[in-house]
Amino acid sequence: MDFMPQEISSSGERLPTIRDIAEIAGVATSTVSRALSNPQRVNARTREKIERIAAELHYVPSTQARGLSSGRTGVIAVLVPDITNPFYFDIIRGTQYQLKASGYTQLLVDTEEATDVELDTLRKLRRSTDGVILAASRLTDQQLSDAAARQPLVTINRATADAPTVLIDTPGAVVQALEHLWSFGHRSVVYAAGPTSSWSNHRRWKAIEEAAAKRGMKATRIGPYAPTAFSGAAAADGALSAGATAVIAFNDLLAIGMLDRFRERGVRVPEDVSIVGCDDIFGADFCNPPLTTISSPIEQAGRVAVSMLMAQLDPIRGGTPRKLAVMPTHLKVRASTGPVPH
Amino acid sequence: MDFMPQEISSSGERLPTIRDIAEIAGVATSTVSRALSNPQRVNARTREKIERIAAELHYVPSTQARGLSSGRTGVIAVLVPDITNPFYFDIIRGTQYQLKASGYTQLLVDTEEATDVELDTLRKLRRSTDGVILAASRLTDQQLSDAAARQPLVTINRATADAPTVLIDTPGAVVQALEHLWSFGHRSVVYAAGPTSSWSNHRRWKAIEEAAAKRGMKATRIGPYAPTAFSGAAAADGALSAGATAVIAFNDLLAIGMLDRFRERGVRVPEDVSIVGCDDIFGADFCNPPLTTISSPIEQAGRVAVSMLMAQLDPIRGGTPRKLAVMPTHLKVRASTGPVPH
DNA sequence: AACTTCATGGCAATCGCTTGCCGTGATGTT
DNA sequence: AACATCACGGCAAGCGATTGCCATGAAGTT
Repeated sequence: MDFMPQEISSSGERLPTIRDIAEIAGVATSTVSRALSNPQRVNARTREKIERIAAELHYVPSTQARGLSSGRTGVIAVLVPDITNPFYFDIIRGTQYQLKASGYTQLLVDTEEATDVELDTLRKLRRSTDGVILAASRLTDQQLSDAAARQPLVTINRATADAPTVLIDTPGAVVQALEHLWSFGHRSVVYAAGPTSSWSNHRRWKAIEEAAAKRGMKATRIGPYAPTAFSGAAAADGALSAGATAVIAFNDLLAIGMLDRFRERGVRVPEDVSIVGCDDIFGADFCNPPLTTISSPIEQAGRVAVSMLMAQLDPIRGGTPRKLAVMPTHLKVRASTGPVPH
Repeated sequence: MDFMPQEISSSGERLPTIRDIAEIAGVATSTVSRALSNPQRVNARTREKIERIAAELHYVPSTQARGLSSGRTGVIAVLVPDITNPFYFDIIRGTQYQLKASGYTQLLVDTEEATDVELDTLRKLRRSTDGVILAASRLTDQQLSDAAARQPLVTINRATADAPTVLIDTPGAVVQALEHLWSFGHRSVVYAAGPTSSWSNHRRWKAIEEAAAKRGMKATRIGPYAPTAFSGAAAADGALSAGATAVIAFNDLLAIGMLDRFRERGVRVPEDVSIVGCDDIFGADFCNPPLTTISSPIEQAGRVAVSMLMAQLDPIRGGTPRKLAVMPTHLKVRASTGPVPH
């Protein structure tokens, strides 16, 4: 950033500091500091006096100065691959909520689905944040464990040995999805895959493959597709040319895009083809037809991630930090799945 | 926040400072500081040397220290009434994008549709941010102008004399919406109102009232309703008991909720009743039926707000700050509107 | 040749707060 | 009555940068 004049436009008079308070109260700044951030350390009468003066002056501590001297910043960064994706909105909502409750501030960063942006961001944030929540990280195991060694970290949907993780057990509900499809007479299923670098994508496919094998169903994979509604068109066409009767999509966004494309091509859902999504994002309930999907407590995952991070930051109050939290999922049956054709 | 040990869990060795760089380079810290943040101020050779060392050390400047001494923080706060609402997601996306491009960091805050939270946040952020973007503020004119006097501020969808504003011209497209309905034979329209404290809500209703009067249509208002899909049920029932043939909803969220309720009650859209939404949020295109709505360049509004704030922060580079930007809107006709019944 | 100008880099104060260390007087213990 | 303990506050040294001011020597001017 370039040079800017010190006094920027509108700022009025100088903001009060602990020094102003100290002067008025006739005490040292250290006493003010303690009264405000370590109350039991000073006499009740003194403290009350200081608090009163602080309130009168509308004193607000400088997070910068506080951070500089204490080493803590009160800021937690939340890194998501794509702020555009409603799935992450729910994560963000959860973290925002819980961070606020814990007295922290949320710094939101979009890593653009790019490993290097993620790495770079992580490095830059080392100084200015107390910890990081990494949703659907695209890092390798090695990069991830390096990062975890350097700063308090919690991952979401990306297991690793070196950092606490919140996992949304979408694979766990895959069995339900296959049973659901089986009961409708489907004997084969096509998986419309997400990004190759996505850990969740691999997990979901493996779960489908495995569960299908057990059930004696045939599982095919098509893709990869970008996890966007826009890519749904390609996925729908791919499913069609694969002769699919039932499709499980990497996520709801993709599934919703497929719905659109199928309608465009005159393919009826669920009469001609059944679709199952993943995540149960905003919109999955009111699209047309409403999407059968693997419902995840996304927002809760965000909240849990924060509490795990808090435990890591303050082991005394937080208790023994958990290394892993698994969020249960279940199949939410709506109208995009039905009997196999014929 | 309570006491925490200085060395928090994982942090490894001490991070390098300009002092480390200065020592290695054999120069004063001031030179390092200049080389890094005011390059033309030092000799090219010295600068290159310093830059090389900084890179080798993986030096990252402390935003805290920088902020403390320079008065700038590099942080812009974005305040939205409800992080849950997809409308604001688009705003956030726009600001995030543009802030990143300008080298700023975005601090996201949910003010919970509450005036006092908004005021309080504004006060607390005065020190720790360089400026604020206030989306759909619930403040009074007086409060707003006070705030604008104390810190650089840009509002979105909330005009005021004292701060630059980005307006989404939804009222401007109301005429189009009414003409559209008129052409379908509708002679009266019901407005399902949003929160009373919302400035946009008033604007939209006034625009409808006025345009309807000009057209010779009857306009009725019902509500207020919370701007959520959940409230759509109440709004739908309200519209029904008002005998509406055409409804304009305060926003798409409400409209989508209404769609749901109408289906539940066996009321067909658009055969029995037509619905027009506002904002064209994520989901408006794929709900059932797809929603006719007043389409707004929401994300762009976020971006423009940022650039107006940048101009305010740095009048030299930014040129004369604009006081007002109006984003054009238009009616997007989809399937939720049709001919009047009978 | 004398003088001005300018590019360059160092010195040191400062931003606002935290915290280790110490002094003082009050309270408790035996 | 002598001594250990403790609550409370002050002192002052940082935290890591930025920046006004000054010194120096080289280049340019007349």
